Order: sequence, then C-alpha cells, then structure tokens
Amino acid sequence: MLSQFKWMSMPQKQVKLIDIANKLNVSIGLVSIVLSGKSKERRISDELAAKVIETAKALGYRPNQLARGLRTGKSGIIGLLVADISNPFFGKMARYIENEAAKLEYQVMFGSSDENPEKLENLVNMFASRQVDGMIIVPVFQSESFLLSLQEQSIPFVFIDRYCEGVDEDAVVSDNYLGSYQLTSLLIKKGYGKIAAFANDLHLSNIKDRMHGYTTALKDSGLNYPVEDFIFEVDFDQLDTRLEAMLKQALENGCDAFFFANNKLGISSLKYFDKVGLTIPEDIGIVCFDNPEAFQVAKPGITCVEQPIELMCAKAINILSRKIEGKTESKPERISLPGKLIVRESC
Amino acid sequence: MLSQFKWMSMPQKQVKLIDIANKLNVSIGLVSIVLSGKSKERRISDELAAKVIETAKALGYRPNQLARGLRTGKSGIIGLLVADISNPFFGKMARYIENEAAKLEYQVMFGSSDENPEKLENLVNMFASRQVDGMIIVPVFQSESFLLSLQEQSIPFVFIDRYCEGVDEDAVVSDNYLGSYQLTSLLIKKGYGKIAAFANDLHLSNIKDRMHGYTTALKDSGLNYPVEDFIFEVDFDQLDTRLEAMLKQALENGCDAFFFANNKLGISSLKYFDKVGLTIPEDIGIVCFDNPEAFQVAKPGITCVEQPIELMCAKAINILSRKIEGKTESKPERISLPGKLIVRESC
DNA sequence: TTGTAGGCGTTATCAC
DNA sequence: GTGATAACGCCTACAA
Repeated sequence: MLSQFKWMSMPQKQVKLIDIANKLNVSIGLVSIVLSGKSKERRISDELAAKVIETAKALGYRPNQLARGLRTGKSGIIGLLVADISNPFFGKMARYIENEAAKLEYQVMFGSSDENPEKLENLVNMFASRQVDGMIIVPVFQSESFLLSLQEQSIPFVFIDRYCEGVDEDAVVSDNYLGSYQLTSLLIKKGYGKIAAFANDLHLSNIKDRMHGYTTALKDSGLNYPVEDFIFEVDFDQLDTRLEAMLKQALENGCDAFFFANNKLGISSLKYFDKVGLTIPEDIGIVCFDNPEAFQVAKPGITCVEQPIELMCAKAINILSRKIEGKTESKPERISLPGKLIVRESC
Repeated sequence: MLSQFKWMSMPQKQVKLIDIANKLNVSIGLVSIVLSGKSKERRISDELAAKVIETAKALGYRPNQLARGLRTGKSGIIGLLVADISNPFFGKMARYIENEAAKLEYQVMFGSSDENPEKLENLVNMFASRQVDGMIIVPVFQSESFLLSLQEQSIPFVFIDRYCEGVDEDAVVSDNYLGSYQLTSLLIKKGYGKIAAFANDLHLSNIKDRMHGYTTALKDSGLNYPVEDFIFEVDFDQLDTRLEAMLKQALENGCDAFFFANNKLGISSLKYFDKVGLTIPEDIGIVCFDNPEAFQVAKPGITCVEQPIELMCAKAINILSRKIEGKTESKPERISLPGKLIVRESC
C-alpha cells in the first residue's frame, strides 16, 4: 500500500553528536573527542572509544562540516578558478588538482572566469565568502588591482598557468618561452622562412612568454622581417568571425608556416586550412603550443609542446597547502616547468 | 624598510555583522535584516538601510556562508559527481552545470568517480557531510544499493548521462537508443555488412541503450549474424593493453565497419587504424557516439551523434532545484533528449 | 521601527 | 578520564 508512495517518503533527520551521546549516556564532548581521533591524546579508554565509534557508524553519523568549519575556521575546501572548465586543458588541470587535493582531504569548488576580470572577481568573492581555505587561480587580463587587494586578505592563493604582472605571488607555469622557442626553431630548421604567430590575448603572461620564445627564435636564426606584421591576435569570442580573415591575410603576406599559441587557435585553423585545400606540411608548416587529443588524430599529426599539467598541479597544491598551514617563510616564487616537445608530421 | 617584508604582512581579520553594527551603534540583528534584503518587509527606514549597506561595503563585509549555512540549513552548494572531469564530455557538462547553477546562486563542487562505486560513495558522503543542497550524479556500475540508501536521506539528487536500474530517481540522459540506431542504420545503408560494436562497460544504462540501438538496427535491416561475436567490451583502464587485440580480432572476424559507443574508444581506435594502414571509409566504415573535437579534425571527419549536453544540464538543474525547494509532487521521471546526427566522411 | 536572545552542530577550555 | 559550557557568525522569533 505504502510502497507506491516510496518516492515521497519523508526526509530523515541528520544524526548528530548529541544523538550518539544520548544513546550511550555520555557527554557530547566525549563523543566529539573520540570521533575526531583524539582518543589517545586525551586518554579515553579503548572500550569506550570503540563503543562510540561503533554506534556512530550504526547510526550513520556524518559530521556537519559547516558547523565544524565555523568552529575551526577551516572549511576543507579549495577553490579552483580557471578560464573555462570545458577547455580540455583546464579540464585536465581540474582533474589533477582534484587528485592532489584529495590526498590532503580537501574538496574542490571550481569556477570559470571566461577571461573576464569581473567574473573572476565575483567568483573569488563568492569563494572567499564560503571560507575556502585557499585558491588556485588562473589570473586574467586586468585583474591586477583586484588580486592585489586579495593579497591583503587572509586567504592564501597561488597562480597557475600564468602569473600576474604586478602581483608578487607564487605561480607555477609551464616553460612557455622554451617550448615556443623550440617549436619555432623547428619550423625554421625545416626551411620555412615566413612564420606567422597566432595568439588569443597578448596581455597574458603565458602568451607573452610564448611570443617572446617565437621572436627570439627568429632573431637567433638571423631571420629578419617586421615581426609585428606576423603576429596576429584573435580573441576567443571572435574566433569564428575573425580567425579566417586573419589566416587569409597571413597567407597573403606570404607566410608559409604558423605557430599557434594555444590549442583552440590551432584546431580552428586546421579546419580552415582543410577547407581551403592547403596541404600540410607541403604548402604550410604548423606547430602549436599544447597537445589536445585532436592533434594526434589529425592527419598529419601536429607537432606541439605538451604541458606538464600534472606536475604543475602537484606543485601548486604543494605550495598552497604550505601557505594554508602558515609555514611560508620564503618569498613568493615563479616556478616554470618545461613541457615535452612532441614532433609529428606537420612540419 | 618594511616594504621588503610585504609578502609576510599579517592577515586581516574578517569583518562581520557586529563590526558594522558597532560602527553604526545599531544592533546586530538590524544589520542582518538589512543585509539579507529584508529591509522592506521589516520596514526599516530607508536612510538607515542605506547607511548599513554603505558601511558594509566600506568595511568590505562578506557574509560567512558557513555560519549562514549552519543557521539556515542551506549551504548554497551543489555537488557534481562525474566519472572523470578531464574527459571533455564531462568537462562540458561541468561548464553547463556551472552556468545553470550560477543563475540560481549556487556554487558547484565536483568529484570524479573513475567509474568506481567505492570512490563514488566516498565522494557522495563527503559532499553530504558538507551539506550540499543537492547533487547531480553520474551513477556507476554496482552503486545501486548505495544510491538506494542515499534516497532514504534528506538530500535531493538527480542522475545525469545515465540512469540507475533499480533506483527510481529522476534522470536526464540523451537518447542513446535513437542515436545508436541512426548511426548503425547509416552504416548499413552505406553497404557495410559486418558491423562490430565497441563499448566500455555493458552494464551502464547508457551503454546498454546504445547497444540496443545497434542490435535493433541490425535486426530491422534483416542483417543476421551472431551479434554476440561482434560486440566487444573494453574497460577504460585496459584501453592501451586490450583495445588493439580486440580491434584485430574484429577485423579477422571479417568486420568491415565499427560502431564505437563513446569518444575515447573511437579516438583510440582511430590511431590504431592509422597505424595499421587501414583507410576510411574505403577499407572500413566508422561511426561513434559523442562528438569530441578530434572528430572534426580527423581525416576523414568522423560521423557521429552529438549529445545535447547543454539541454541535459539545464533540465537536470531545473529538476534538482525544484526538489531542493521541496515542491516535487510528481513521480521521478527519466527524461531522454535526442542528440544531433552529424554526418561526415567516415562511412 | 529596532533590540534581545536563543540556537544551528562542533570544538576547545576548563573544572571535576 | 570525563562532563559542562562557552564560543564560531549568523538568522529569526519575540519583545519593546
């Protein structure tokens, strides 16, 4: 009779410390001590401790982390702020952060800024409001002032993927300069003479470093042309509308090779080249920073640099947890980890 | 002198209700009322309200959501439990969930189960412990009993991507049957006669439905061969070691076309086919459920079904928020949303 | 229209 | 060894 209404069965009240205290006729404090694993140092008798633990399990007790957090001042949550969680690069980052955080018993909350400083600020404020113990932040253009003010507050954070000019805070990034230098040099070695560079936002530290690697490789090879004419900037939100036009222009400028500063640009351009019937690597050479799955499947495979995401995340969490525990006597540092050059057939 | 020690400047104490109450010589309750936007209904004078809001802003007040949550019983957090956040499919899902949740002022916490029921259970328990207001769950094989027990508790949840046999709870999935039927039918129409199907875990509801679409399409076309010999199951963690062997066996069995039940299988197989020099679509035909970026870039492009992830997420959050608000008079339902068939050149 | 006080579930500091 | 009791920061009857 009742079973057909099972789906509207009443919520069960959460069991709390006092419930198990009552059941055992002991004080609530005692239960708290035992369940937070301090039986030994408080010298609670083994049998009592065992009984407490047992009935806690029997009753299905689950500590209320809100209450615990309020009392202890630690939420056990880490905030991850990326540009866009649906970008596979950040997706992988989220996964590794999750893994590393779990080892330290942290849960992770995430947010996507869409490279928008207001969104980032909002998210950071929300996270702070939720008392996250720390944050891992991918800073965006024009967020300096806000991030500076964040430093004044008590909540620790570390940058990842890019650092923020003017904000002296720990950061762990891949070696954008080196990777780009290698990629560009390879293009040159293969005989390409006019190499265009495409980037999304020339203000970002990682992109700057990539561009620096590109220009330096050109200079070192004695290649000499007005580099400004060969660097193209395309915002992600203009990708569909403007990318093709710029690609076309680069081609008209006589470019015979392309260095893409991130996976999205690379992938979108691939489609364009296919559409207009350019063959790679004969007509044009291609290299790209970052190694999405598409580059392995593409024909020819795309030569690229794979970022050491896992290592970056481990390092970031490591630094962050030390900061959270307050043992950070050292000055902030910028850690730059080398990626892996993956040579395929696109140049 | 001091500036060089800026990086070790002292944390600032969080400003709270009482701070702004003191500053204004009003009671803390008054401040609370104003800041939670209840000035009107409590008929607080406009000027007082304005003053409160102003100094709150001036002092940089940020409500402590732990305290608020403890008091109100709502954390404002939604838990998202996927198989693996680094899988682009789930990454996109996370993004849309984030967007939808933000509209309702929810933050989202995520966790990856790796298709492992113990991990899922742990994560769900942690989330419950953190008092999430609700969860969106991608159920995994052998999690029925645990999920049933979760139903007994007061925390609302909804399934996404797959439902869970034996657990009568709301679920929103893509129309796995239909998509697979279309894909398989297309293969048949193109003249392929022996079609193998590859899947990761035949126990999962979505995979089951995909297999059902595949087998039904075969039957409807009068194709008659021992289907059991043409269905291959490869776990994700065996991908590298076993996939190739199975692909090889399928080929030896005379298969001339392949239906892949998810993007990972499809992408990995593509690499194999390339390695052994099979040309698509001449030697073999290929279709796949799900539309990762790689399939657009691959040559030839891979025919596939794109899942309506955005719609699924909107629906899921919609249902969940109604449940959270307690207005759910209806029985749980399983919503199945059709995807989009994308025909490319792989068959 | 505003102030007071109790309590949300825990932890921690005391006494006993 | 164990048990009261006071916070943590906020909300919300209920008084005034």
